[in-house]
This record gives sequence, C-alpha cells and structure tokens, in this order.
Amino acid sequence: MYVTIPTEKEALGRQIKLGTKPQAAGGATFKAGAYLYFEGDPVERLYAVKSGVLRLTRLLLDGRRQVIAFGYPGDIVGFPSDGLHHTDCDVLVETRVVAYPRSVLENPKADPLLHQELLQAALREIAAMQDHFLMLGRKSAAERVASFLHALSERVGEDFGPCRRVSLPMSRVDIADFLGLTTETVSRSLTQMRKANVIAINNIHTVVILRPEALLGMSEGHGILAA
Amino acid sequence: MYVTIPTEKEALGRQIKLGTKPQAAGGATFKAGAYLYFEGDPVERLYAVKSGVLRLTRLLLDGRRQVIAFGYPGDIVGFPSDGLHHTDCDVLVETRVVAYPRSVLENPKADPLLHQELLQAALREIAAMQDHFLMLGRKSAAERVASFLHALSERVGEDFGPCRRVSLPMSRVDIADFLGLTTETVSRSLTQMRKANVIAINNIHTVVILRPEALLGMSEGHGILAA
DNA sequence: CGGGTTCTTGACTATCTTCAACGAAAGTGG
DNA sequence: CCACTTTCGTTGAAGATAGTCAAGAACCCG
Repeated sequence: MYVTIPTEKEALGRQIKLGTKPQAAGGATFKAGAYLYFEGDPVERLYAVKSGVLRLTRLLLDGRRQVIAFGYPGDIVGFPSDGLHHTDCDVLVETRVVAYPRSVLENPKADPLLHQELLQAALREIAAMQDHFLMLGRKSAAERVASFLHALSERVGEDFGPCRRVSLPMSRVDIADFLGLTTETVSRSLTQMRKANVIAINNIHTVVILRPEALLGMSEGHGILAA
Repeated sequence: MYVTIPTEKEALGRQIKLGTKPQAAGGATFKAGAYLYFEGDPVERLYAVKSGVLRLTRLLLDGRRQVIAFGYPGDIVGFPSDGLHHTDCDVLVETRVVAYPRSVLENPKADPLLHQELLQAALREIAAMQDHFLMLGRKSAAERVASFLHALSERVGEDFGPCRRVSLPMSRVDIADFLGLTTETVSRSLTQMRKANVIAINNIHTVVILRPEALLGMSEGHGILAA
C-alpha cells in the first residue's frame, strides 16, 4: 500500500480477484511477528493478501530503516528481481494470504489468467511507487501524515457515524519510517491535526477523521484550516 | 535509472538484449526537448532506450516536481498502469529508442521472448524503485548527491586516465528534483566534494571522480574524508 | 559581443531532528 | 488480579540540516 492522493481514487473500484484457484495454489495464515521472507531470499512464491496487514522493509547498513510498503488485502507482495526478494516482509496483524508459485508470474503458459493478474499487479505497483516518490521527495511532514491518513481512509477506512474511522495497526516508528520522518514529528503532526479538529485520536491505534475535506486539503499542501 | 548503492552492482553484467526484432518493431530517434508521452496518455508503446537520456517526471498541482527517473541506454520506459502513462517523459539528449507495442507486454503469445524481457524489466524497475525509497526517505543531502554520482559512474561513467568521468546532461534543477532537494543544496554538496578532492568539476556538465572509494563512503553515510 | 539563463555562493530562516523527560499502555510474574 | 517493568507515545527545548531569498559569476546562444 502506497500513500498518495492523485491516483488512489482509481484503485477504489478495482478489487483484484485472484481467488480463481485458491485451494489449488494454497492459502495460509501467518501470526503477528512472523516473517514471510527476508531480503536476499530466493523468491519461491508471491502472496496475495486476503486479510491482515504486512510490512515490507529495507535496511541501510547503519540501521536506518525504510518501510517500503504496507501490504493490505488486495495487494500482491513478493515480486522477484533477479529471482530474489529485495525487502523483508513481516506480519503486523494476523494475515491470511494465498500463495502462488513464482512460475505463475514468469511462465505465462502455466495459468494465463493468473499470469495476467500478477503482471497487472506489478504494473500498478510501479505506478503507485511513482506517486510515493512525490511524497518522499517533495512533501512536508504535515502533508505526508495527512496523505497517509487520507489514503488509509480511502482504502481501509470504515464508516463511523457521519465520519470515518481508520485503524493504525503499525507503530509510530513504522509510520515514521514509511514517511521518511521521525516518530516525534509524526506524533506532533497528529497532535496538530487533532487540535485543529481534523481528526480525533480515540485509542492510539484508532483515528477518526472528523473533516475529510480538511484532511485532503492538508495532504495537498493547503495549510491547516481551523474547524 | 535509479540511484542506489546496494543492488546497482547486480545490474552491471546484465545488458538487456532487446534487439531481436528491431526493424519489425521500429526504431526511432527523438531530439532534445521532445516529449515521448505525457501523464494520462493511453500507453501505446514501450520504449527501450538505445542511446541518449530521457527524463521521467511527475508534477504536483502547485508546481512541485519530482523527477521519477532518468532513462539511460538499457532501460525500458513507459510501463502502463490501467493502460495509462503515469509520468511525463521527455528527452534530455537526443535519444534513439526501439518501440514495442503495449500488446507485447500484455499478451504473452505475440512474442513470448520479448514478453519475458519486458516483464523482467518491470520487475527490476520495482526493485530499483525500492532502493530509491531509501535514498529519498533516509539519506542526507550529501549522501544523496554522492549516491547519484556513484550510480552514474557505475552505469555510464567512462575511464579518464586513472579516474572516471561522468557526464551530467541534466540541469541542477533536474538533479535536485530527482533527489528531493533544491538546486542550491545540490550545488553546495558538489562544491563540498570538490573542496574535499573527491571530485573535480571540469565543465558544469562533466564531473571527474578523483576518489571513488571516498565517494562510495560518502554515499553510505561515512562523513567526508579529506584527501 | 550581449542578453538571458543556469549555477554558485552567502546570509538568514524554517523545518525537522535530536536529546531528554514524562505519561500511557502493554506485557510479566508473583 | 495487581504491582512491576518495559516499551511506546507525547511533549518540550535546543540544535542541525536543508530551504529561501538575494546577488554575483559562469555559461550558452544567437
């Protein structure tokens, strides 16, 4: 899951339907904290996330970390490059996946329909990452956090009275490492939005979006509008 | 072309050989300043860069710009997502490309070998972009500029006596927009490296790398080592 | 050679990070 | 089940890095 405003809307109508042969390919459930794979591992399968949340990370030698993406239902994770995984992948919330052998992606003949689905998923991934570049390269801290909440709201938010509720299963460190910030800055940005009545923070891991338009505005770089 | 240290070495030995049916697919030359496509255009062809340099950009509503990638020989540009281009693409230095119809990527049967090559290029693109995330999210200005020069040196540098020479056909603004910095900061970082005798700046668009190890060190976050 | 653009440099400012302390939440063991 | 410990999140103050604004130098093009 990447976080951007412009193209996210396009993703809404389009739920990937990869369940064509679930039992044949094999489904599995992973508990929180489990690793699906590590950077450098040879790729054996791709995973279609059915429920739960995954975390894809990369590390720099000195320990600096970048969260590359969060894997939400509908996402495909584990694309190989030169046959290898290029991130670590672990589980934030117990996750059900359907696994497909790498050959389905790389050999069209085995299952043409599925091959096509996985290819399209890879292409969407490229476009989503391009959007994410804009965020990391060109957005302020407040804009990043707002973009993040907005995208999550669109993607996995639930209705909550007249508002929208978003669950944040990941830690503040994860959010920071995803957005290229520090936890302190993430925290301050959230506080700022709370004080402007854009969001309410029920529980540390649950945010209610009180004024979606204001949030969207912030994510696009208009300052904070008071309630 | 993305700029990162860890996986770049893997790219060295592997020159994509897409010239199987060049005349059938059609080659073309574009002059500096020409646009190959715009964001939002329907994708009709993919382009394999044979010579020259392309620039892929995305814009934010308020004019902020991100250079997504530079297209160097060996790169494939123009991957569709939902059938559309998600960046603008224009020419920095007169460029020769070989164009392939989109159907080659999306329909494996038309040309299985070429389909395979394009698919692998897309997968490498994903891995390269993941590396670039680390740079935009977690590296300092000096590290980014050093990483950029290092990657260019590996990829398109020429031997120049005992050293290596790199041509920078793009403007400082382009470099800044690629690295998520300002031109001033790029300029200062280059000056800093010049004063530390890591590089020499012959002509504005030509850098000589005097101490490659020092450059690599800087790109990985060890400070500047004086000569 | 001249005019316009691009690049560099300097001084100042803003934003984000760092360091530090405190409070809240969650996990552990009696 | 509660006290204890540890982790995680928030807040504040100080500091650093990169950005902004402005001027001058180098370069490019006609």
